[in-house]
Amino acid sequence: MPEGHTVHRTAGQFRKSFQGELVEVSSPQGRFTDASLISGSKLLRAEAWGKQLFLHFEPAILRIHLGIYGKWGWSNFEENPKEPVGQVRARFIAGGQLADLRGPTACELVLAESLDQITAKLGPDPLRPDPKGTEKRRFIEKVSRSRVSIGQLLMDQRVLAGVGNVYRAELLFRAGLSPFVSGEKVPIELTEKLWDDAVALMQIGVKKGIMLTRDGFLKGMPRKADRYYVYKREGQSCRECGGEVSITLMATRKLYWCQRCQP
DNA sequence: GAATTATGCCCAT
DNA sequence: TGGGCCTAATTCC
Repeated sequence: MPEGHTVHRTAGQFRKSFQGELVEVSSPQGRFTDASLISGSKLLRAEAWGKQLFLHFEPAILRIHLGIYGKWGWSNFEENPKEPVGQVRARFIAGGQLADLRGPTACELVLAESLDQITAKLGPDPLRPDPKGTEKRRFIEKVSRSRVSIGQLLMDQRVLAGVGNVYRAELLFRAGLSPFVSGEKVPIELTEKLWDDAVALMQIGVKKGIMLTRDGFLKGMPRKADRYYVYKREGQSCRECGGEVSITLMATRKLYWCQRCQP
């Protein structure tokens, strides 16, 4: 299951393989009943916003959210596409390129006017182009006006779109910030640092296709066990101070942090 | 091979 | 707060 960087990569894949093409859209599983409304139409553009993917077909926009189970499968074919394996919600085909979508939380058509309503509810996305340079400010304002803990705010898609449980834990560790500080009490320089670091880390994620948050591991493809400072490392020793990495539940999600490095 | 777990989010209560 | 979604990788035995 992806955080925002994966969705941006998928948008890029769609642009590369399908943009400007007439795309055949079907639902082998049958649950995406509106497939016929866009099948054979042109893909005008593909964009990601946080964890959502928007595929702009001529008749309507397809909104896709993978949720926790959703997966993409990509392949090429010469003559005939392979038979769908398992439950394929939606299948996209053009020019010998095939994309299968399985298990998404959302795969539905929306009209252009309702797209605005959807994106208006989303916070700034560190991976989206920001021509006016307003997005960092938007993030800082949302954080500084909230009494909710920064650990929860970083997971709130209305505050910051695209960050999930892994980047949340790693961003807080890298900022040396306790997850339990309320938004309004986080020093502004630290909030600014959180945003800048999210931009940097998620861009690495898009480039490499993995989440990698440790400095000094940018070359090659580090093993999973080496990629994070605290995520999924509860009980192990902190890479910086040697103390024990802690785990707790915060709003139903597992939160990992180092009590000594993030006082 | 079986059981557990997950990078998310919605809804009913 | 708890259940549900519905897939696949990882971990346990």
